[in-house]
Amino acid sequence: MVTHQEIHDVVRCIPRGRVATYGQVAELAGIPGQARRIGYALSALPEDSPIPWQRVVNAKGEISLRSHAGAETLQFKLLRQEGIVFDKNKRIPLPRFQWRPRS
DNA sequence: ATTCTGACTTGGG
DNA sequence: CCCCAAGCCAGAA
Repeated sequence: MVTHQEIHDVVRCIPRGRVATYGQVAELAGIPGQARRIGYALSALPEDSPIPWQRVVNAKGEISLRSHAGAETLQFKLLRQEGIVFDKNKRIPLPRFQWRPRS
């Protein structure tokens, strides 16, 4: 069984200035195909968590909507501070910023 | 114990 | 490129 804790451990490995998709995190955590659980695990984190939750985005390179209002804006700011660039449609060019482990 | 709920992905059209 | 249906399961109630 893979718990929230283990998912958090994977997210903690995403380097500054790069992003990972939910599906990617799911694979690295050993639960391919269960992307939804990543979001659920992250939603359990406080905004000031040491876990870099802001580096996880959906497969289109967009910031996913969530229940806690305003958090998307915070995520957008945090990523820009790390040097992530968004295109006109508020999407991150994944080929350029997606994290590639052990590369 | 059982039911309901999600920060999603993927393949097919 | 966009849209849809199906799949997935830990945690909270």
